[in-house]
Amino acid sequence: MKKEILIAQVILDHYHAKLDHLFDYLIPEYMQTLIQPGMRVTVPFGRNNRLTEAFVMTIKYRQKVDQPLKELAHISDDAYAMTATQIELVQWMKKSYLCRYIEGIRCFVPNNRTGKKRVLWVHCQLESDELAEQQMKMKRAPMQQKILEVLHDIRHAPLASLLKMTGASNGAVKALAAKGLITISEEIVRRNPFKDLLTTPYPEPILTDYQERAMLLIRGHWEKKPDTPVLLHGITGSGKTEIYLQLIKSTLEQQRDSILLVPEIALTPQMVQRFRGRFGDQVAVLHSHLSEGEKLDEWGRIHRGEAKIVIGPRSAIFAPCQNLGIIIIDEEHEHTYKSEQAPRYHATEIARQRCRLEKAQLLLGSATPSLESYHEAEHQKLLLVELKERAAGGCLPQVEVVDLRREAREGNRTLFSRSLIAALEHCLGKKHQAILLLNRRAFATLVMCPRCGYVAKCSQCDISMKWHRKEQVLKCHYCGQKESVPENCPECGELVSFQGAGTQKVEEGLQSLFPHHVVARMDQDVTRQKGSHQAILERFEAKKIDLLVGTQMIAKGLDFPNVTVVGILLADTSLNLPDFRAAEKTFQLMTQVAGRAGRGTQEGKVILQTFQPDHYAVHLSAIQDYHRFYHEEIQIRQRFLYPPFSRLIQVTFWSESEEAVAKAAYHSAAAIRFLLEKSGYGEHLEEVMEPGPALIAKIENRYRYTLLMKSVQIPYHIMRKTVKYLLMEGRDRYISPMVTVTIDPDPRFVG
DNA sequence: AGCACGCCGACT
DNA sequence: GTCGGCGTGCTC
Repeated sequence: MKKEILIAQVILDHYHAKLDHLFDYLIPEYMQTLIQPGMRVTVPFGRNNRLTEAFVMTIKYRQKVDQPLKELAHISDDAYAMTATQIELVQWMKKSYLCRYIEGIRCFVPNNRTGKKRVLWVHCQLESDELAEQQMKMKRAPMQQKILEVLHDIRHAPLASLLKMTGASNGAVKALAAKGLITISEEIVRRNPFKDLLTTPYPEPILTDYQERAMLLIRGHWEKKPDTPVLLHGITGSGKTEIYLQLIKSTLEQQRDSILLVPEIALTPQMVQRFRGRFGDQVAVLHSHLSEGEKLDEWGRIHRGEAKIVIGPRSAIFAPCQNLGIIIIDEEHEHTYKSEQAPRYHATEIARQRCRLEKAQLLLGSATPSLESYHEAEHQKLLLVELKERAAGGCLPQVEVVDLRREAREGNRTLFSRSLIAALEHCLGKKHQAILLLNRRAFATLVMCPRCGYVAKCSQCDISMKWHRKEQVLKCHYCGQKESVPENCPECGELVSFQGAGTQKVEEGLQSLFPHHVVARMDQDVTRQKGSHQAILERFEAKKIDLLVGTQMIAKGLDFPNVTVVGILLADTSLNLPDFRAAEKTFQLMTQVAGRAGRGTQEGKVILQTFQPDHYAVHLSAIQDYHRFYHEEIQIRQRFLYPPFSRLIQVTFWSESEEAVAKAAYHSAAAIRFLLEKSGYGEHLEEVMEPGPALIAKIENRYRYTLLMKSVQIPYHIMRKTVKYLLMEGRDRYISPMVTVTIDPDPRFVG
């Protein structure tokens, strides 16, 4: 019988379209018992046989090979191999997100270039007292003597601190080691991302009846249908976190791992604090703000099973748990779960795949579930569990809608309505705190001509410039370009005026209204430095701040019982964005911010200011009626065939040349239609929309065109395949090489 | 990506 | 005559 040949199919650790396929290598005899799919290897590559890192995807057997193959050079000795399910997920990601193999692999595999952190310890070798005394009396160099004396008392110390204590140099220690009087050992220490985190025990509370019932429902459901996910719809303050803690506790009891996703890094510390308070060092955290070393250490702890609970933002969905029991996604509706870079995955989708492959359970939690999820629950694809009462016993805050049109008619053109001022005065009088939301991104300080309507725009990005008062400049928030402020309108010469208000202006306005109280601001400008976000929250919690003004980032997760008033300065901003999810986003934001009020025993009040008090997203969020909102919105989605009644693919074309992008976009659209027609979908070509300039038509001097496809009758995978063909094999025929193309399957922002 | 091959201009 | 510019093409 002929001997079989073992071949490893590998993906090179290089980011290039031409290398995005499997390469075959012979597995040398001695490796055959060691090699496993998922391992990291080194292979000779190219004419020069340059050694290159690669990942083994599959191992195949052949009787003969048609072309001479090279052999694997060696197996990397790290323990960070991908598991079989991870390999399967990489393949699935490539297909679903049209990304490259290596982009998928890099989600799972840590950057190995950073070594481990080592600490040298010095140990005293003088054991018995007699010998020690004898040795001590010997004549010795003064420094070495001093080291011995110090070390004799404390027995051992880290080298660095020993040198500091004695003032000795490394040479003195080395000399003693050479004489055998001391030894030096190496300890690999874990870089601890929790060193600044104060952990206090977080005891188990008694569950409310609603929480108890929810737990029973969830457990009972998973006993019967372990592979159907659960959607936990709980109003703000209903104690969803406690449900997460309980579910993770039972997972832990079964010796299985848990992953808890939170919408953003800024929210991890407070979640981690609670979980570490309950579960201690079994909790690991994974996110991009950790240093490379910290990341690697946490990764290793999870991989080895030392940490069984992982908390983090979307990328934590790739945590190397070996025995996954549950994945929980908090605030499931948040758009931050969608990656905006390749691979453009959605964490919930990855979670579903992982749960399917690893036989784990999936729980989605939200106060305002995404339309897609709730629609699935309505069709029994998810089990809906509701928490309708606040855990602390308080009721939902009362929301007062203030009509800004009327306010203006009656002479108040500021962003502080009379109702809001009255509410704040009342609140501060009782020594309570208040939160004010202003979504600056959509409604910021801009320079405008009151006569001709001219607005200062960035010459590179087609975006209105934002006025920064402190620096006295205009800044573009997309490319960062600065310009001086014109005094007169460049179009008609009229004196310009400053329109709108940013958080900064609100902060100042508030301070002058309440000069004896402390006003603080939290937005991207203030929280850019690491840790400042946390610092502001700590000051707020310690009641050193009375009024907190901020952007969206103050809407999420904050749980301060002393906050009794929440002001939404302008609800309309997100409503007017040209995006089919604008109403949903507005509803979610309003509900969430409102939920910050009255979380303690005192009643909360919300002032919602708007120019459109009759819009359903505004008044339904004011009465906090999710179900009615869902039914209004789902009808609109159905009528216009938006998700969940369709799936979208958005292709964006970028180029310095406007002519080239436009051409590429129109040619691509035509090509896609042609290809679809050839595949027999000629009846439904209207599902490929007309391409056009993107909502932000120019960023950093690059023009953008978008092409949207709405899959209703044409199956999604056919559309995906067609787009993929266009960009791979057909690319040269339809798209100029000057144009960059990005494909976004299931985009979160359309435009 | 990285590297060799290849085909044209200015130099000891 | 050669040195070197970076356009083109290939890598199991």
